Amino acid sequence: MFAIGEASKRSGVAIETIRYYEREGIVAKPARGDNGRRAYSEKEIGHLRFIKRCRDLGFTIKDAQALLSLGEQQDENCKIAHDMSKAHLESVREKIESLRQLEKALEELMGNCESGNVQCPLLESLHAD
Amino acid sequence: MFAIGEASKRSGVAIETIRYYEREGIVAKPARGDNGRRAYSEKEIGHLRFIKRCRDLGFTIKDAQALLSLGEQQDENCKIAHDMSKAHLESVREKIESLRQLEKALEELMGNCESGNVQCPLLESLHAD
DNA sequence: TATAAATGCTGTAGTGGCTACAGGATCAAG
DNA sequence: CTTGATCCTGTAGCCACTACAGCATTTATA
Repeated sequence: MFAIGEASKRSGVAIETIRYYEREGIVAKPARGDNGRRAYSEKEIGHLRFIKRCRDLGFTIKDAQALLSLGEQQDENCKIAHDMSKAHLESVREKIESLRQLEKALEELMGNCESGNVQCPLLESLHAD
Repeated sequence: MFAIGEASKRSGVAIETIRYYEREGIVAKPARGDNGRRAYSEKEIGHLRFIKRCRDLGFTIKDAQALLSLGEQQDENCKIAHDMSKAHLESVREKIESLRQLEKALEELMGNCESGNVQCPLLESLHAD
């Protein structure tokens, strides 16, 4: 069994975040030692790591929980996980696309902006009717 | 002068958001009619629209306020606005890049996942040590 | 003119996913 | 035996809204 600091190191999840996950019921409450301190099993640390990976991939906490609850086995669950990932991938692609448009808009805004102008075309166009 | 609903329509900022901006001191308090209702001038609506545009471009509220306070004139301010936009553009590009990596990681995760497996490789790799 | 629907008001709480304390208790190392 | 590291609970803050509740007033329709 491991103290919360060790669990944090091994899972990559910050200590405060681990306690937050517990408070919110995102992970199960760990056992407590005689001193009242949290004691984590390998398995529980594995769950934290799992959540961390999902979060790093941009899944919501809710999705991460759902994926975790699918366990590691079974065809059916594999399909569900695949579908969730696919949906998520699509939303990632949408985000990329909208950021690309943002990039383009910013580039255009800045392109007009040559020093030596009395009026700033960038600010002007933000102000336009 | 325009009621808040009209100001919302003309600026594109939701009514609740306009009141929120006022509460937070992001925009100045508008005049009030005899009935106690907010009354917006064209100029105030212009400010709301300005903030809206900045937000749509992904600037923070803080940045939007800074840009707004630069006014429309002067070389120096143009340079400041340009620099802020440049910094913001860089952060947009960073976001795009990290989403691209995410996309790639998700694609790889899903690529391994062929139906017919007893174990789901997607879930398995999320669970891996 | 009576009524119904729209619009406005204030105030408060919730969202997601943390992060950052304060103020204390306990533990491990030298 | 002291120092510093780690742990505990509880609460508040972050960002930028969004969503009510519960009421007052205004505008449109019958």
